Amino acid sequence: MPEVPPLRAVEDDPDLRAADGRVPGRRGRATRQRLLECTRDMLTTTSYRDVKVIDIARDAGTSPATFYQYFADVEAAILVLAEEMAQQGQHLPAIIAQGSWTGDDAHATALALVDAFLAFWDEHRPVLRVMDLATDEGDGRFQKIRVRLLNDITRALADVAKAAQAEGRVPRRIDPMAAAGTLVSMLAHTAAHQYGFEFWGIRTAKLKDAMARQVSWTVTGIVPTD
Amino acid sequence: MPEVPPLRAVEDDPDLRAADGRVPGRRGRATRQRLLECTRDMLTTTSYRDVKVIDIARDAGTSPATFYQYFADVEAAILVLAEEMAQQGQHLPAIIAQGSWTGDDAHATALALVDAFLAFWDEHRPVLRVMDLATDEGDGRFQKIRVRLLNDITRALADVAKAAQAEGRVPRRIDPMAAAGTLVSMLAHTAAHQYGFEFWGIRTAKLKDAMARQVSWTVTGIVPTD
DNA sequence: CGAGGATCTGACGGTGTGTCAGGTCACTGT
DNA sequence: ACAGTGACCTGACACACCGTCAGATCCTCG
Repeated sequence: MPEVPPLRAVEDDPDLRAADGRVPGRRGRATRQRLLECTRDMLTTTSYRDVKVIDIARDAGTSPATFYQYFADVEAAILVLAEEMAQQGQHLPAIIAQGSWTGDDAHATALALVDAFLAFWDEHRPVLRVMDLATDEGDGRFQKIRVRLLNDITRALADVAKAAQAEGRVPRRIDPMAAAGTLVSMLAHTAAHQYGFEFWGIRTAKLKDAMARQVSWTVTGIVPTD
Repeated sequence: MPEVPPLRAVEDDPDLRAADGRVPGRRGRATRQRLLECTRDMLTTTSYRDVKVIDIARDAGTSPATFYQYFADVEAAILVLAEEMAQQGQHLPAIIAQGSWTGDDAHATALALVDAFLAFWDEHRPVLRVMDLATDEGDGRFQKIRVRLLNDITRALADVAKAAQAEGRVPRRIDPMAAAGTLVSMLAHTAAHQYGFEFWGIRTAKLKDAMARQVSWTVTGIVPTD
């Protein structure tokens, strides 16, 4: 597995540079921040394909030239948003690591994870969907962020599975990371397309229950009591 | 659940119209087809955001004006590609409906489904990722296609789960469609980001095994023999 | 207050969009 | 064979966005 450096809040980055190489001051950072927020807003109201620098700049009360002072292009700005988002996602593995996975607790812990997942996706949907697309298109920068975000979650789930494996409840044949990975996929995709399920008339509570059931069974090997 | 009309091959559409309302003849349909193929090719080599009408037209040996003769914009062309793709996806539910889900057969059937899923995604990846993005962005036209594609698969899995439920192997509490939906999510997302797993050093065979295990357990309630 | 760096922007050449009017092509009937 | 007639295509255009630069403006500090 590749080395994954820890995340660091972008605001603290001392290497932050404007287009001309200088280190921005207070005013510059404020403008940059304004542009980032307008980019985020833009993404929630406009399709990714139609997000234009000129619109972001206008919303931020500045000019396109200023935008290019801080970002090479729209993607670069979204990349920063994605980094911030991944930063905030660090609480998800904690739910897994700190929760109890013994007996009936497993389902409750799984449900808490599902809830947190759905909430997180709901909050960051616009950025997440661009991240998914860019990753799929082979953009390494987004892929890196995506890995950092999901890797910790996957590892945490894999650890639970490994423990269950040691106790003989999950068969040796299973690769814990593979099993955890499919679970994370399930969580991510369901969260991303939650609306589609409601469209089919599936209730959110039922959906969460189904998700939690799969999670807890896969990592503990215990068939949930019903 | 909303009414979902059956899919129909686009080439047979008698209502096909050019921009000016006339019904295209042989030559026109050939040009249109050429444009579609160039759009598909373009999508495999260029990020969605950067796919330009002018490039597609040049590749097809024609002019942008001709493109607009047949499609309102790039999205409209991709929409047609998505429809063709969904058409071809109709074999997936058949694997579920015609496979055996009793005893040890379940895992083999699930594995066949997983294989077919991965192959299908691999073939149609560029179109699928645009479909996913557009759906997520609230584009109803792509959402409709996505639902048609995934709905049949979900329903087929739900039918298996319902049967298992009738035999008491899957608890009554579970909503079969919700359970099937999470499985389809898992399959779709894992297929879409298969490359990412390999990046983590997870072998494809292990991944498939983990996926199949989850599928068969969720819909049959039978813990796979290991 | 004025110097000097930090920040911003007007202006511009380049490229893509989407729409005409009018040109070219190929089938038709004689 | 060959004109006539739709079907089909495209050059040209007005508009919009991109990305860059030189120079204007703003702020801070001595």
